[in-house]
Amino acid sequence: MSAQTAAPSAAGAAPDETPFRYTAALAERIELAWQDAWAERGTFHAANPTGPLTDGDGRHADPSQPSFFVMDMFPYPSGAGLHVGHPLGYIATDVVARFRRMQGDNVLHALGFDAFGLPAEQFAVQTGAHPRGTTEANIAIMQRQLRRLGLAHDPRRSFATIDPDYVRWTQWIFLQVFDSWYDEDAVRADGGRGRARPVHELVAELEAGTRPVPTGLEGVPAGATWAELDAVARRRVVDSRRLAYVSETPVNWCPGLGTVLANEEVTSEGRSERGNFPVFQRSLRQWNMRITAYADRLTDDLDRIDWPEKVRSMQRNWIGRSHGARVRFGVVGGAEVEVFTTRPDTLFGATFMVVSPEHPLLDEVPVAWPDGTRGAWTDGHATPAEAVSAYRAFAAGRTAVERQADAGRKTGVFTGHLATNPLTGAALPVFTADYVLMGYGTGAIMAVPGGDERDHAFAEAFELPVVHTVAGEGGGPRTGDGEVINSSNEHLALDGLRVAEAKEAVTAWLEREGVGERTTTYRLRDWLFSRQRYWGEPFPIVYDEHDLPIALPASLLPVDLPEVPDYSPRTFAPDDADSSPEPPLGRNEDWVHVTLDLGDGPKVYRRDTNTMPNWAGSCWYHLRYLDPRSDDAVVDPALERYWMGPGHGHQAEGSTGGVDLYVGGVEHAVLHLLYARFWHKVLFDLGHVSSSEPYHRLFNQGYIQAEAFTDERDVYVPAVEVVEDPGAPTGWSWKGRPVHREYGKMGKSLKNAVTPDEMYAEYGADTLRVYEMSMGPLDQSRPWDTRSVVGSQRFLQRLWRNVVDETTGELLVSEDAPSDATLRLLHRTIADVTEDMGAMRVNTAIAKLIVLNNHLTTLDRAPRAAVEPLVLMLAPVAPHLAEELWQRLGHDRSLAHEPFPAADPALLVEETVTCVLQVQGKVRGRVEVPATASDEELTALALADAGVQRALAGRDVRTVVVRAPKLVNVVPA
RNA sequence: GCGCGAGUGGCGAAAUGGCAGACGCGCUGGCUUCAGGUGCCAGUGCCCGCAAGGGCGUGCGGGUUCAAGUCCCGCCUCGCGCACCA
Repeated sequence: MSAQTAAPSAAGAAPDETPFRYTAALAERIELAWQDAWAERGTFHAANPTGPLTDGDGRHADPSQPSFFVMDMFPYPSGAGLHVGHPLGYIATDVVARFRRMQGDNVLHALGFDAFGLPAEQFAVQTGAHPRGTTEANIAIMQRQLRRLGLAHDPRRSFATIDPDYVRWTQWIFLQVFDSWYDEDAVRADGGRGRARPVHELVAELEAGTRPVPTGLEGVPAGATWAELDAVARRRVVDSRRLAYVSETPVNWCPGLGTVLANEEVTSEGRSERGNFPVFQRSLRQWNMRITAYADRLTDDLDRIDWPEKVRSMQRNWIGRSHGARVRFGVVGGAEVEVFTTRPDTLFGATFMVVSPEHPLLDEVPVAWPDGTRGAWTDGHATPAEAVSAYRAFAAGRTAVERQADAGRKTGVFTGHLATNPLTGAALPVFTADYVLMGYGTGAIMAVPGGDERDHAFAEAFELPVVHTVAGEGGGPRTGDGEVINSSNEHLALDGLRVAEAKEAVTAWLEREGVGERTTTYRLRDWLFSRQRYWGEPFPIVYDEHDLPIALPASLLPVDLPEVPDYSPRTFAPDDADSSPEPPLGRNEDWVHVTLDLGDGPKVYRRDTNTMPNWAGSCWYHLRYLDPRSDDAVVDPALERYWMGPGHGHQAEGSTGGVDLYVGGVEHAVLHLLYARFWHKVLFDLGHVSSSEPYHRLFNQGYIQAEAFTDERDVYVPAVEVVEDPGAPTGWSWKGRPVHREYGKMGKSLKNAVTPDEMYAEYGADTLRVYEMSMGPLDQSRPWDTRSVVGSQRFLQRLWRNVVDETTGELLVSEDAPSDATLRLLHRTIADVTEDMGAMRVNTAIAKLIVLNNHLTTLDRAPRAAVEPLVLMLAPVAPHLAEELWQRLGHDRSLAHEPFPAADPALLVEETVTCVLQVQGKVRGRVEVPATASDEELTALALADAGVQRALAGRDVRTVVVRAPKLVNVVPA
């Protein structure tokens, strides 16, 4: 390309004896020229099978070519600038994409931007500019920085989640969720049971009377039929079943951020994941998504996708499915307590009960302590009411951190209630204690101190009896397997059964007696979906005079963000628990109140002033890459089937389908990756996509880590200026002062950030790519070491020198046939590199390319027949250099679509091999032998070897193990 | 406490149960050079030895095997995640 003209002339440059030396300056000319060429030619335009998107030559996808969809977790355009750690994953996916393209796949790889959300809003607040302007500027900067890396993306498929065209479909999907309900019994396309169905089908069933009207809803009379309900009551019935619904429920309110948050965004310490502000439980009217309806499928399908076990177990853990039984205990005085237990077999061992401090049973307690109340139970209070209200106040004031720090020491108090064990008739005192959580199960437990560690600790503190029901199970962790004891009476005899059998027997008895039933509970809660922020997608919802939500028709999408005088969130003192959210969108009265004709004439409606959480945009972006300009469907079904459908490309028939490779950090394990799976499954249920999972294979890349240094005041000092100093007490010094070394993230504030720009200036983009890919396995974190980068540059320089004369720019390759040794090494390398690349072991693939190149360096002239395959194999990792060499070798087309070299099996078979001679497993000699040598020949050679004889030292030979032709092991008697 | 992962030269790392340390950095020596933050060549796990050669060596302790970094059992250390979830 232009490098051919640019390099030799070097107009105005100082005379240089080696104008064609592969320096950073030459690398830059080559790289920029090829980046322009790829853009002009549309080299990386991925062809769809139909529609406007074709490849660079204007062709549609060839149906006989496998499709391969590779994706990065898309970046957040923060404006802080990149450091060398950021592009690691993008380089990795680029290498895979380029390799697969050369392997004959139709590859889809593009990069969009996740641009709504808190940082952009905060950055905008700081600079005083509108978030749209600052966000778009940041995107432009980031695109420029990433382009300089030579990533082979299809630029036509890029987008940002803030684009009105994109927001429109995000809102459209929200309405699909809103207009759906979950039918547990419906059969799915993939044969399973339970799926989302359109709300109008629910209405039809209610009208027909094939589905009963649910009871217990506000404004819906008990026992009423559909026909008896008025229009508003009917809407309440339907609204109660929607997958996206407004409800007044306890939510996480974060005054410091001025918004409510999802459970997934709150740390175990009860603080906001972003900003680390305290979070309070408050009952507020908010949007929720019924992700709990998908709890089983989200758990079960983890077994059908190719994800790291770590992420799958994190999701399983988060969903927290456990099987067990509900058991109802009568309470003296007429009330009832229902508990959930995973161990119904231990019912005989229940000696007391515990309800959480928020449990409704505590709203009324007996007026006096019953007979048998022990001193230790009352905490010195004269009445149950006093004791309970004191404990409730104590528990409400305890933070999550305090509770956890205290987990071993149980607090609580007797409530005065006595419950009756339905199986034994025993009277059980009911306690309240904050180790029982209202948010899990029923908020009440039957305590079995003989089998449960926590119950045991409580029983000890409160002098309660302990009964063991499983042989060998004490107060320690329960094994769940053992022989049941102490568990028989006139109703049920469990003694001698295994735990699993006893569980079954008790559950059956409970169901027979009508005092309990088998059930499954989940830790997962519905997804709190509204935020009180400006920079997010507005809800496509208005409210009428009944204050019930109404979906806007698709023709009114997108609902754009209104201009407001101040878009910063209304925040409060972080500990002001009594404050209430104030959505910034409410500041524009003209926007909030809108006159619309939604079919019954023009009326004034009130808009929803919340915005969606920034996870919304990343829940479906994989689909937008397929069909980036689609106006009439979220994605063309034919395109979705082609790129993501079950059995497409290299995926097995009967797979879930989904993106072929999704690369990103592990930090999204239970946020984005769970939400995206949920949305995708809703779209699957409604027939919009054929894949039942969005991401078939997930790969977590490691992080690039770096050393940081602090001085004696714990202030970070510039890491590049720190020197190793044996004289310093810490071994390191900065400007003569000792500094302390720590190891972790790279970042501006740690003064240890190395930027891609610095690497381009010093070495070039290809060198940076090669270095990052050689550092180690992709899924491992590794320390950045600027000093080592030069090794990758030397490799590329040596290759360049093997092809191009540094002084004259002439082509140096020999047209003669390569020697047998060169040919064999070449084909061995092709075979190994192909395998390594296929398994994403780029580091070892590069090592083998270096070996081949080092071999070519030893020859007078490298033969073209070896150089060309080497250049092609290097292309995925160092694409600019490879393109330049490929062109200089006389090719006029880009090598991006050239077939990856194929190894000749005949040349992989060695004629002679080195046979290792061992005595008792220790190497004592080696000998060159024909690859066809027989066991007998090898045995004879081994026994004749001087080293073997010396090691045997006259001992008899017991046996000889031969693994022809590579190894002989002589075993002495 | 539970779950997942990892421990190999001075450093980053390689090794279908079969030559431990490929490749790279760094370091040592030599050649090239007016000069090198250049290039090329050689060496580089530890110990004994002039050498030939030998001994030791993959976190620790056992075991299986002709043969173990790799498989099995029991520990230790570190990282990450979850954590009173009934």
